[in-house]
Amino acid sequence: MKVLSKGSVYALRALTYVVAHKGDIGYVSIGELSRSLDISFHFLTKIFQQLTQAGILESYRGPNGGIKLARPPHEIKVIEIVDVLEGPEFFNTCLLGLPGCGEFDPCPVHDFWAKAKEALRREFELTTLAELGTKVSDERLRIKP
Amino acid sequence: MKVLSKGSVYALRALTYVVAHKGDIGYVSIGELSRSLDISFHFLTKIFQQLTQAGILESYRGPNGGIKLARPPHEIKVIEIVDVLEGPEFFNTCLLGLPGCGEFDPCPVHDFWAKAKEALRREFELTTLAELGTKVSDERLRIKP
DNA sequence: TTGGTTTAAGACCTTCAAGTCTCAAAAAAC
DNA sequence: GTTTTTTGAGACTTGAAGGTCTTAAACCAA
Ligand code: FES
Ligand code: FES
Repeated sequence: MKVLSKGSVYALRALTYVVAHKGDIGYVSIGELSRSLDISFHFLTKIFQQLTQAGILESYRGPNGGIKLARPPHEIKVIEIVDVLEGPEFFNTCLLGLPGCGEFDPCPVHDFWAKAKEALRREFELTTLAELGTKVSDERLRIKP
Repeated sequence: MKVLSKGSVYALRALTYVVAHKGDIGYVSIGELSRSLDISFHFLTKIFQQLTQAGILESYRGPNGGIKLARPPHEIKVIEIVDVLEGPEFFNTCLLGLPGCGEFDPCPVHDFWAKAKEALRREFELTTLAELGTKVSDERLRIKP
């Protein structure tokens, strides 16, 4: 059951790590995140490039450079990250793989699946990076393998 | 968002078609199902082989052969098909891709995801092929692209 | 100015689900 | 028997996601 792509997963884990362990000050280098979370450096770089271009992150090159959140963590919703990395069709998938997913021409499992997707969308809409960070730093929930 | 593999999806669509359009009598050839639902014949054959070996289907070779349900449609739950085709780890995935998913060492989104997965499992547990078939034959819900 | 450190960009490789193809085996019709 | 129709089994190919590598560009410091 692969709901999120590796890109979204790595982005969420890495940014949660930043919020939990680095606070909101200065740039964090991708190399450190890669090492700390055991994620491929180059792959993480590509993911962050997308988020930077989307205005969610800011980057800075050179010594002591890296990435940082463009806005405070409590203003950045999980769904923003997912939207960028999964694309606009993410919440428009039919559970039976049929093209489109809507009321107009539903499949036999649409009633259930529409509600399940809406619950997921709502969760992503309501959860911010600040909350994820707090859970990791306060409750010590895990974020790495 | 790919929740079910193509294998599960094709199996559910094909067996729902059988229940809705063929009733519970005799064998239905894979060739007809492949043509009617626009699914690769050879791929569908491989999927049905797994379900036959698992005892969910029965097959018969030669003219007028094909596959049929091993039990009446109202006794075959969706989860049985998913279990065979997705394997035992299907409901044990962490939303953040961490190994295992359990209360003992949860990630920051575990609380939500555990409930969401349980809702999906429950739906698959409660839904039978008979119900899917009825929805397609009575309410004319779609089952092909 | 030179060299080290870092992200940016894109080419390239790998892996695995998905899909295709080929031949064998079973059954019926002739 | 022989041929036709069907599933069984497995090798092979494809495509896309995931991952690696290389070079460029920005930035700092000695
Ligand atoms: S149409 Fe299939 S889930 Fe909505
Ligand atoms: S541990 Fe991550 S969802 Fe359960």
